[in-house]
Amino acid sequence: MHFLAPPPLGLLLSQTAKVIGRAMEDAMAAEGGTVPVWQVLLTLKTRPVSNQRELAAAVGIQGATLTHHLNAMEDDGLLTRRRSPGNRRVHEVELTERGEELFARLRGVAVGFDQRLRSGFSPEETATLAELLTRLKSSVDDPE
Amino acid sequence: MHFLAPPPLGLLLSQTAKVIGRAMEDAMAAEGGTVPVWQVLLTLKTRPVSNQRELAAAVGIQGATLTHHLNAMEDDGLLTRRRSPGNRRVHEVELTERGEELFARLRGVAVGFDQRLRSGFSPEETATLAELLTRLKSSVDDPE
DNA sequence: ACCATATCATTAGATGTCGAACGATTCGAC
DNA sequence: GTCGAATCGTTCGACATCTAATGATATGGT
Repeated sequence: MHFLAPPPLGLLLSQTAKVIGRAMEDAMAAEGGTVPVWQVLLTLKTRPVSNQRELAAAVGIQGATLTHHLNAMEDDGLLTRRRSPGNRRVHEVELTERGEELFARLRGVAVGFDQRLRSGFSPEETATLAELLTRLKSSVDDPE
Repeated sequence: MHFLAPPPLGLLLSQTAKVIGRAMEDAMAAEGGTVPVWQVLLTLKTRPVSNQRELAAAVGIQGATLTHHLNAMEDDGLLTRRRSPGNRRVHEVELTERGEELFARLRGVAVGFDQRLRSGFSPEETATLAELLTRLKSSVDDPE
């Protein structure tokens, strides 16, 4: 009786992502952050998003999930939301001083973590890995 | 001002895993299953686990999470739990006929999905990807 | 034999995620 | 201009996951 002879690629991928994601969470938590909060902060600082829908898309989560995090971040004093005068449907999101400070700290965490991930590999290997992952994602993501 | 110049490896990994995991969920749902249910079924059929703790470890989830799924699966008539006569702390888990049937169907889904993932790559490429992912996981997972 | 400790599983409460339904506002066709 | 459709964000209910606390049973040291 013959099941799945080779370890399925999807399983290996999800297990690896789980382990790495977990380590990333731990690293972020040590500086008082979380992964989704870091992703929101990074996107706000590095991309011109004009509303929450674009912000959610850039982070890679749904609008409902973003609302959830923005509520918590606003409660924590990391950002403010106010309705745009030009279009009263959209909420303009802006970082507070506290938000800026947390961003700076978490950026250090993210940089260090990325170096840690790359440390066991040659530049060629990381490039190969990035290329294969990108192709894998595209092959499932894009309608082709 | 210089942030994270290259796309961070962890981000690419998590995004790829999210897309592939999502597609896997859709494929499983089309046959009336879910990813965690499939993982539980596969482990029960292919590994000798003598209690739920081992089952959870083999699947890669915590005991509490496993209890959650086993409750649902038992309610759905996919398996039965009964206390071991030898050690009344442990629950012996056994698939029902319905559980066996679902396993057979989901196995087809898993095989097809794995082929789909591999279809855009040469055997050498999939081997390289598997090797790099394994090394990446080990570098973070193992105490070294 | 007894009691402290370890083991196995469940329960309780939290987080992050999603889809669907819902208000509020804007846009566009007529 | 008005009213139906689209857009923006929130709310609601669901699911998978985790940690910590709890209950039930077994083990071991004295």
